[in-house]
Amino acid sequence: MRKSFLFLDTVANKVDAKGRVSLPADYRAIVKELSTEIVCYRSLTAPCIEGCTEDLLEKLATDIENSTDFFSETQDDLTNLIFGDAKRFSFDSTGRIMLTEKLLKHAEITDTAVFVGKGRKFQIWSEKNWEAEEARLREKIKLNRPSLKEENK
Amino acid sequence: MRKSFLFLDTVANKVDAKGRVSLPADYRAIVKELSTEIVCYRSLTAPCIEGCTEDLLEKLATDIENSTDFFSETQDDLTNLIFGDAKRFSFDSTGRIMLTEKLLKHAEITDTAVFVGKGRKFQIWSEKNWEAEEARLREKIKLNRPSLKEENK
DNA sequence: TTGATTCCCATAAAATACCATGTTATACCA
DNA sequence: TGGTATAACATGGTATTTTATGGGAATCAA
Repeated sequence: MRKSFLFLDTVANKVDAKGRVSLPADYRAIVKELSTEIVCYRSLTAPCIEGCTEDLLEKLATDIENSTDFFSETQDDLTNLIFGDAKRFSFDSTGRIMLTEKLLKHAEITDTAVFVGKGRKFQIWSEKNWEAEEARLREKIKLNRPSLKEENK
Repeated sequence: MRKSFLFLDTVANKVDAKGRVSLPADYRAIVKELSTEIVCYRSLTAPCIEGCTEDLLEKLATDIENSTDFFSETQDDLTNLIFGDAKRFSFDSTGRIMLTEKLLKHAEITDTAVFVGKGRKFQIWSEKNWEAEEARLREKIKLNRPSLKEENK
């Protein structure tokens, strides 16, 4: 019986005054299986937080090490942006993590965090921004796949 | 379950009157795991200090030894510069190191040291210089997004 | 001595672990 | 199938630990 390690589904949880949020139970199960912590960083392309398990970053570090030489300028710039921004988060016995001001601000999250599964990674959005993003994505699909048009209003 | 040894996140700590700085707790945990000391040297390309564990320099030395690369002579020179400049730093029971005048001056650090994770290495910047560097990097990414696609998968 | 470096202690603030409760979802049984 | 008991979960509050950082005493070198 093979277990799956994909982050799925969309879940909205409350952020309390201290910045604590419950990681969805499904996500916790995956993280516990692969590691003990998650890593979060500001998305480079959208107003949201991205999260993954640490071994994904490990892999990235190894790839970068092997693909360019020690003195490469590109390697330097990339590693600064990615590893400089990423931070480990461990969850307590009730499954909560404490997001930082920097991350919350980038995602414009105040009182509710929306977790969106993306397979190996997941994203955390504000309710408002996720609503807009989902609409945008569905609109984009409609344009690319005319055959679906009739089904959607 | 294997622990990860990546330097992550960006942390600003104070440099006190005696020149002491706390190494971020996360970094300390990694260093303790791999060794007891860190190694610091002046960056060859930026006004900042670079730091890593000694085994990374070991790896660098080995890579140069085995290199048949056309540019290995240049790399050899660069390596000499690093090894000539590098110095070991151990931290006290409260986790502080004492950086040298030479390093602080090169990085233009006076009262605050900003630690920036780079995966296997980390950097130490002045607040002012890091602010400018981060802005430069994010601007560069905006203009040159394609090269990031692989990292973002 | 003086000046600098290391070690140790003190403290405030921040991060983390733990406990309690209401609610929702799940399992179980008639 | 419907209803109830049970377990899992999100969430609020509190206690404990960790961490950064300041200051002082001890050690050492010039």
